[in-house]
Amino acid sequence: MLKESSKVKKENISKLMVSFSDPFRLEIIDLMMDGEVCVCDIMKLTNLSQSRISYHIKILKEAGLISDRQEGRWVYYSLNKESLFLIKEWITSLTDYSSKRKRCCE
Amino acid sequence: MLKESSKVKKENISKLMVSFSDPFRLEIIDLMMDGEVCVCDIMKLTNLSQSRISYHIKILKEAGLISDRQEGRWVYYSLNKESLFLIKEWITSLTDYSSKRKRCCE
DNA sequence: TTGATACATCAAAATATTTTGATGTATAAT
DNA sequence: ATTATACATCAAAATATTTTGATGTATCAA
Repeated sequence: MLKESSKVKKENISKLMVSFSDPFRLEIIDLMMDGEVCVCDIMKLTNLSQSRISYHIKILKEAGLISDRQEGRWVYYSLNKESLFLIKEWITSLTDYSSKRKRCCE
Repeated sequence: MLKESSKVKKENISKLMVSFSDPFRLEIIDLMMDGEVCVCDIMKLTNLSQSRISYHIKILKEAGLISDRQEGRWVYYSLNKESLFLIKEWITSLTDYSSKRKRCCE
């Protein structure tokens, strides 16, 4: 059971990392640093086409990195802090090892 | 000048994030949690082919995520803690915004 | 109810990444 | 000197991701 849940977590991490792996998505993420943005904001600020932005937004959303909130015709997107915290925790776990050298190749 | 250096930093982050974006690279990274490993260790532990591992290792190395140390015929790879710290800092900066709502689309 | 705005979705094309198998290089053991 | 080991590199093939332009849907304003 524990193993199962840690596997799920790993898949989450994997998708989150993929969602970070495109330079335009990083730009979009950066825009969300200051709070909510809608697609038209992103269009004005990045000069990317609308469908192109929608595509990247979808990937960010499916990874769980951003949340959306509709208000009339607009959809506001913002960073999901829990996901960011999850990644930070994972990275922290990577740095916590105790530099023990292992025997190699025998 | 400041702008320039923050641009460089952003490119670093971008490459680091790409290096995290493959599930097999995540596996390799996971193996390095407990310290140094060589390619033959990774081969035994993952059943990936040698050239395939070399390819992924190269990407991790070029992103600055891992360091190598040769000892005879073996090359030991390990996680570069400064890079991990850099990513953590960047993610922290993302979570530090002050939820101010912005006017949209006018 | 018509037209405009904001965004999503789709399929095809363009592009990038990954895998494979072969070959290359350096080190070390016999 | 020859052979084996550990790993890197390469080009071609396989596969995955991204972009584009067109079309679809919901909301709102006139």
